[in-house]
Amino acid sequence: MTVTLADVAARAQVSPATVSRVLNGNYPVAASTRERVLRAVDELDYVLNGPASALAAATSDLVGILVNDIADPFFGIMASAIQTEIGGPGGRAGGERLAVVCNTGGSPERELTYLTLLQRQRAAAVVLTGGAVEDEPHAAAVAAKLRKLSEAGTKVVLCGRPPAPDTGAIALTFENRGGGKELTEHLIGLGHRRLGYIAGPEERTTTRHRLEGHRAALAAHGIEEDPRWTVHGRYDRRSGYEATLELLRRDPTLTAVVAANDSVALGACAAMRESGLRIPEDVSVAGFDDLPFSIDAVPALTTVRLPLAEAGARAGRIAMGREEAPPGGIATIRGELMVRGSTGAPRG
Amino acid sequence: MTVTLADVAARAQVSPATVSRVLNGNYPVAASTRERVLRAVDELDYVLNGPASALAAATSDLVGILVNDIADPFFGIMASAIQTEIGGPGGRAGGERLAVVCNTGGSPERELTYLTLLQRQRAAAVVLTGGAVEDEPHAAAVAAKLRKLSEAGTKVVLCGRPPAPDTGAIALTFENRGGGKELTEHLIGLGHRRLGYIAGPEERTTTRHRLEGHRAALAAHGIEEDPRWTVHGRYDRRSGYEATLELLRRDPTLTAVVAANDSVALGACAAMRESGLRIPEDVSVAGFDDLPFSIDAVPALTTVRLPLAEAGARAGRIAMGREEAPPGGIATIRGELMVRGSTGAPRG
DNA sequence: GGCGTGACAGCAAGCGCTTTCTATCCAACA
DNA sequence: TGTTGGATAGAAAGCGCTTGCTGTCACGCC
Repeated sequence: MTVTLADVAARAQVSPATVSRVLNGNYPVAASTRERVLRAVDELDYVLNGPASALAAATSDLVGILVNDIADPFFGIMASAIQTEIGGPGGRAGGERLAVVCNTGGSPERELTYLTLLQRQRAAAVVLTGGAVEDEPHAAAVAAKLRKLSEAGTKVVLCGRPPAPDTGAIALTFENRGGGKELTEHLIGLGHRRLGYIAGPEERTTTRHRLEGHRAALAAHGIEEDPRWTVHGRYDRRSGYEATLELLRRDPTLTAVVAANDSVALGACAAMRESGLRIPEDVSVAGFDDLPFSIDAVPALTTVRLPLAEAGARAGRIAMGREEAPPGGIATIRGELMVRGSTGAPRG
Repeated sequence: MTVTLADVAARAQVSPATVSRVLNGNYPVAASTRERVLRAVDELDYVLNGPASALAAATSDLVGILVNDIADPFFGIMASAIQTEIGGPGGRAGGERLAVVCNTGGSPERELTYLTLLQRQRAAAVVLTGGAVEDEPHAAAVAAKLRKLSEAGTKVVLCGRPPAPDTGAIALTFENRGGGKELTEHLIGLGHRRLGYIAGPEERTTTRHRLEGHRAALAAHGIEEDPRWTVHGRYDRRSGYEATLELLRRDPTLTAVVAANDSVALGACAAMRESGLRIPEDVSVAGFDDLPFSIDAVPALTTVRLPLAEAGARAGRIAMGREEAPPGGIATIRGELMVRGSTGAPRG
């Protein structure tokens, strides 16, 4: 029914071994033989059996990319860049690899299960993007899994995620703390003293680091923070909208709001507008990430640009062994403050 | 080095066959035995070898999802919904499947290569999302590939893509033509007679269908279209921005612009604003898809809502055989006109 | 003329799992 | 007590490929 290597071999009048070697091309095969084999492959419309070949060779060409939310361009941009470098079809790289992205939905259980599934498939490499969950048992479980993967020969790269010590994983980490600090300092520099902060989900590293940066800036300028000025939510627009209304309820005198990311900031802008506040005249709003739509907002969003595509590309190259890992297996990637129309000096 | 089924069997004092049966759970195994095996699995930290099991069982738990652009929420939303239903980890479904999304970047070659890769892996199912390319040789090649996949037992589902006759593929198609017509009729109803159209890439089915709907509406109302009123571009914001400037240059008297999708519409809005035109007072702008950000635009975008998540979920269920295929293997999914602030009556 | 040598090609042993068929055991039944 | 059959467990034959090792052959050199 299905065509196998043996069928091709028979047709080309060679042994299966020869066909395999032609297909893998790492063994001398006479040109005439090769051609005969290739013709047979073509005529029979032969397709290699992946599992069988993975089993025999004890390696596979599968590369996994884990993302928290596939519908969020933050991850989409990274995934796309990684995939290009991995050399999925048409990618820059040579061999054809099946670069697949797995959507964890931010759930640690799913993340773990996907890692197991990839381990099961003997994936050639795994790239984990985005912040990690800080819940101890899970963090430990993930670390253990990563170590196992590394030991089994799977290259593990973290992209935009804090290092995982002793796991053999290479980490490209975003400088969220520094970026957050710089952003808030910009606002302070404009004269703001009453700043709200819409944070992401509590237990995520990204959330914590950005918030820490914000607080560091406040502290550095002797601004005492009112606990009411921080609200936690999800990394989406809806959450930003609701959190802003809450913030406004708690303290209507805020002159600026810093959001956990651009989507949240957009939601914040919407809430402000509906509350009759002009941006930036009445209140300033700032985001984080600088996703493509941020420049389109009205007014355009002040934010911290993260080089997502570059980071992803680098992660992909490292995963493929086409670029050396950074010294110590850790690289820190800085963001860049983009000052635009959504922030200005406070009233008065 | 790596733990195999045999190791587990030895430890549990049973035969490999029994371990396999415990793990697959489709054969009677005494409770006590099962428990012993499970304990051994746990103690040895055993992970099934995917390729080996796929080879022996001649099936795999891999499911492929092809998208044109992973960084575009249009695809992200569908992919996410599909993946949930496929029952990737944590999904609604039972067995653990590796639902993977493959980014074709809109390139037909890549699409083909990914299909081959998936075929090679003996994927359990494949879902193709988004419009197809109309280039004849490629369309034929893709159709042939889909037929092969179907024949090999891979379930093929098209989500938001026109039917592929005689390939065995189930199609859930968006009613792009009807949606486009309705949208333009809304504009005509408001009094517009001079409408620009920013279309997507020439060779895509989605592009053609939406444009046809637009033209059908014009024709139905006796409006003769000026060829200068249509510009082709990509499905992104940048393209919308540039196309709008071009449109304005060609005919500054346009009172409305219909965009191929929401991203394009956003770019159009930006271009309008920079050209000193108010929306909708001076010019109306409409999009398509109703992505989450569309409601956030200022003014909010009039657009056609496509039930992306629902369609994706349904495609996923059909791919898993958990929902019956529509009669004839084809279902048409209608969009819903969402009238919002970006469209209004023309001046005067 | 014998033989080392290079260049290919083939043999055959797995890779780790699934599954059919067979063996075993014990309870129940006649 | 002999027999039948249900419930489990095991033996073993692959699944389709890769690859180390073993030929085989033609050349050219001493």
